[in-house]
Amino acid sequence: MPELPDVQVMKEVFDRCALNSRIDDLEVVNAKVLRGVDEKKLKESLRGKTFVESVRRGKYILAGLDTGQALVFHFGMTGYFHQRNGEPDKYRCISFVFENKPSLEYVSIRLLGGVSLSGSVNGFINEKKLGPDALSCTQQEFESRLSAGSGSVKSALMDQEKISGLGNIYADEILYQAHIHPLTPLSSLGEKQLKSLHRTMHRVLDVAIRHHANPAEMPGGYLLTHRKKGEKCPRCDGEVKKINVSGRSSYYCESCQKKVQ
DNA sequence: TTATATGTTCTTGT
DNA sequence: TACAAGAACATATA
Repeated sequence: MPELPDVQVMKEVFDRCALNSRIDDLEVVNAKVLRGVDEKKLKESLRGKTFVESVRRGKYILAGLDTGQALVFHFGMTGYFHQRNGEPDKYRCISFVFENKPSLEYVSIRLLGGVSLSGSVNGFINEKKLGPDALSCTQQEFESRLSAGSGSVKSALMDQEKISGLGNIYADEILYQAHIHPLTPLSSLGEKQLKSLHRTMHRVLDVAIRHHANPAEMPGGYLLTHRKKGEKCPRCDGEVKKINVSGRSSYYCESCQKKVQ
C-alpha cells in the first residue's frame, strides 16, 4: 500500500493527530520495528517532548521534535497510522500517548516497516542518500538523474537514490500513462520522452493524492484497478500482461506500451 | 495448501 | 570496483 501518495495521506493523519501536543508516554508493543534505537532510549527521547513539524521525503515521514531530533517512520509494505478512538489496532507496534488528544498508533502488519531516531531531519536524508522527492523533483533533476543509469526505466523509477517516493504500483502506472514499456532501457529514452515521463509522473501523483491515494476513487483510464493478467486495458482494449522486472511483478498493456530497444 | 504481495537491504553476479 | 538483479525478511489473503 504505502507509496508516495499513501504516505502523503498518512502525513496528513500524523499532522492532525500528533503535531504540537505534548507526548505523555509511549507504549512499545512490538520492538521489532525499532531500527537502531532501543525502547529505553526511545522513551527517554520522546517523553515530555513535542512534535513541532513533519516532512515527507519519498516514502518516509520525518517528524521533527522540539529538541531538534527527528523520529523517522517508514511503512514497509503494510504499515499505517491509526488514531485510537476505541479499540486498539490489532497490529499496532507503537502507541503514542498525548496530553490532550487520542493516542496515535503506528501499525505494521508484516513488520517490514521501521521507526528510527535521527539527529535531525536533514541528517537522515543525507545519510540515506535519498534522491529528490518525486513530487517536487524538477525536470532538470529528473533528466540528469535518469539519463545516467543503464538498466530498465522501471528499475530506475523505483530506485530511491535516484528519485524517492515511487514503488512498484505507481512506477507501473506512470509508465502506462506515458506509453512506455517497463523494460525500455534508460539509454534509449530521448530527451522528449524523459520530459514526458517527468510530466506524467507529476500528473499521476497529483491525481492520486487528490483522491486520497484510493484507487477506487480515481478516474477511469488508470491501470491501477486493472492489475491482473488478461484484463482489458482501460484505454485501448488491448490485453494487460504481467512480466517480471527486477524481481517485481510489472503490469502493462501490450498494445499501447510498445517495447523499444 | 500454495502462490502472491505495495517495502528495503543484503548478497550475488556481471 | 561499480552497478544491476535477485533473495530474504514476516505474515495476511486469495
